[in-house]
Amino acid sequence: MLGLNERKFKILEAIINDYIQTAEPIGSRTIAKKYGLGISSATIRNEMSDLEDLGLITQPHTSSGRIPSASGYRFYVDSMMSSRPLTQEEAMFLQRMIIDNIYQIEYMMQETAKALAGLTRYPAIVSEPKLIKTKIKHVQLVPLDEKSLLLVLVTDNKTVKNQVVNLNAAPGYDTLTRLSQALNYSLAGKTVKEINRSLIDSLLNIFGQQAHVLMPVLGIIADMIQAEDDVRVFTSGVKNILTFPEFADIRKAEAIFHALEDREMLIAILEQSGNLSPDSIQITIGEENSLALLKNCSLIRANYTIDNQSTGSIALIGPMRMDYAQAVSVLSGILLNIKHVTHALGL
Amino acid sequence: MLGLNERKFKILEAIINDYIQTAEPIGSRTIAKKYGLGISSATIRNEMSDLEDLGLITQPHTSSGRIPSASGYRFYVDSMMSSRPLTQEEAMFLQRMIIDNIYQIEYMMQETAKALAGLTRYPAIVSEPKLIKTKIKHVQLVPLDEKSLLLVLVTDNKTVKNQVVNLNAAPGYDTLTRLSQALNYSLAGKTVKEINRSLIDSLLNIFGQQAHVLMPVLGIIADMIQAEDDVRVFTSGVKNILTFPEFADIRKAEAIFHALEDREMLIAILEQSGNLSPDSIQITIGEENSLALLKNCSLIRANYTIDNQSTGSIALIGPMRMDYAQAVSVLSGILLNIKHVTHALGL
DNA sequence: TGTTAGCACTCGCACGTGGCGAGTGCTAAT
DNA sequence: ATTAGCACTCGCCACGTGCGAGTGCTAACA
Repeated sequence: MLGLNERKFKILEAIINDYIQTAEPIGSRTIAKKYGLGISSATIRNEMSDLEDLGLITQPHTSSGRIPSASGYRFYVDSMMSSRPLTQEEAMFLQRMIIDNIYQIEYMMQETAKALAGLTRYPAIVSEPKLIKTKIKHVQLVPLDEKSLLLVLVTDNKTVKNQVVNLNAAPGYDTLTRLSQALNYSLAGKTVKEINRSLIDSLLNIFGQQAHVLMPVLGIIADMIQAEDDVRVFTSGVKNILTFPEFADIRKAEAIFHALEDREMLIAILEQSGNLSPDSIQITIGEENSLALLKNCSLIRANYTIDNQSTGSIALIGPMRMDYAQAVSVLSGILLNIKHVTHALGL
Repeated sequence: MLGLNERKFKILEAIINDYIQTAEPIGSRTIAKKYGLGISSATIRNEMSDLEDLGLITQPHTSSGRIPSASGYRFYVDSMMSSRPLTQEEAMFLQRMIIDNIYQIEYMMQETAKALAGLTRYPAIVSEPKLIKTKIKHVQLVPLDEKSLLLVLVTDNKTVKNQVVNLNAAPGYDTLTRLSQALNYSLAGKTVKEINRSLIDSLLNIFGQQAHVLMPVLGIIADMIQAEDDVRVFTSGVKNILTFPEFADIRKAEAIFHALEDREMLIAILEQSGNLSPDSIQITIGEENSLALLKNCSLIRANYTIDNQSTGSIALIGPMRMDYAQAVSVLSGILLNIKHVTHALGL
């Protein structure tokens, strides 16, 4: 891999680790003093010159110290980074958080974002699991008043959604109970795609006089499940952006803030550069990002799975000078815990 | 009121309006040129000196222009500000937004925050209506699996909440339907405080073998309704803070950002300085705010009412140099529309 | 041949200086 | 009572200077 000898490797490591922490260019003398490599600053200078030729580090200006280049980070992420296991407390904290919230997806996503941002100090984005292949678990029609009823939909990934259905005349309690029962009998265990003509016909038959209720209800069920729009997206720790010196220029920070308040943009970020197999963590650095907004940021991204079908996304945003090792370990800790907990509970 | 003659009044008005727009101290010559008052800059200087003695304006430094003081803003808000009616489009936009979302409180609050922030360019905070005095409208128990059921609670202000109830053994569909019916018969139209011992006893009687289900369910209902905690709070336009020159210093902006990401803090802001009669709009300026965080900000605050009982809060935060007239008109436009729409729909 | 000390050079940055301009208060004339 | 005129203040910006961190190169050394 680029044929770095051990000394170059160590010097590059020192530069990257130092820069990740301090955000300041680092010079040969500093490396010699701070990281006892047993060689003089002059030697380090020669090595650094080589590393620069390899494109792994650059100088912001002639005669200043070096900083990692985008390829430098890429090399670091691919070949140098050692994963830093979570502390006992961190692991426990994450597990607790997930167990406590696993039955209420919305809160869990919110808390997951909070935990991620809290532990890493980077802004976190988390999306609710998508329901595309999700099965209907239970449908319930609840009376509200003369002209409306409430449709409660439970899906097999424990998400609960409700929506008011307005009608000219809503059936009463008993009728609704009967209709709920019929709907459940026909729909439970099905995905939206499986709601076909013959199913609808048989339901219409059962609904009889109340047939006018059926179509709006089915339409809303389909909407609830299919609507891309319906995926909620949560953020946390957006304020952390202000702590990064690379965003000291308010206008740069503003662009990111704008994006992180815009749902569409958040979805674009989470879905950037296509699909991603579950359990794998993707890191895109600077120009590797397709979104212009992220060209001088890094994005750490993963999908999580709540059951075996529907998945949501998790991402962390930071400057290119991210603490990748820490961010990755926290993120994979979360993924692992989600997996274990959902598995243990048989979801 | 402080005995300002018309000329002083106009000069003060010019200073405040100009400063609200430009955030720059304004001098006598500028006033003379920009606002044709028909008097010379020297005269304006004399008047400004008087206004300064009255404490309505100050100089950031000797020999710079004047800016309004906190008392100046207070005087402006109390005695000078002319309300600026919304444009036709703005009014229509707000009405449309409210009508579209009135049946889904959560979205409506989110959209209200968005609209407020969008129209005013100030960060907006909106809280869900509190349910304290709210009546139970409908309760439904929905089967999930062998060990859990879903409790759906509809209250008389159209809010829907659900929570999973874990049990050792959950009853089946038919039993749950029967229990739902019993619960509704006993609880519909009641507030939480009206759930008393004799009511519980009669319910326990009805539940018979399934008595073990009742207490958890009642407890959760009470929690859902009473929990202060449960009020969701929405923000929008937080990023706008970065556009105010008074927060150019990142550390000042940071404090606000921190608060606006913290639920507890948001609630504290919304509830600052106690109660507020519905329909009235409260403006607190700088030091008038009890929260240290807001000492150099202004807060525009109001409560809205969804039915006649449960109310939520709306607030806008800005620098003391806020465009009070515009902010107030947008906010009162929203309040008015909520009122009209809920009334028209008989909520 | 690889390593290191020494040195001249570069360049960003912090700092002091001085001129400029917007603004003021005061005085004297209208 | 109003205003022109004037001396004065003070923040801001452009400019020059010195400092320090860092570099590359060369020559000496193991």
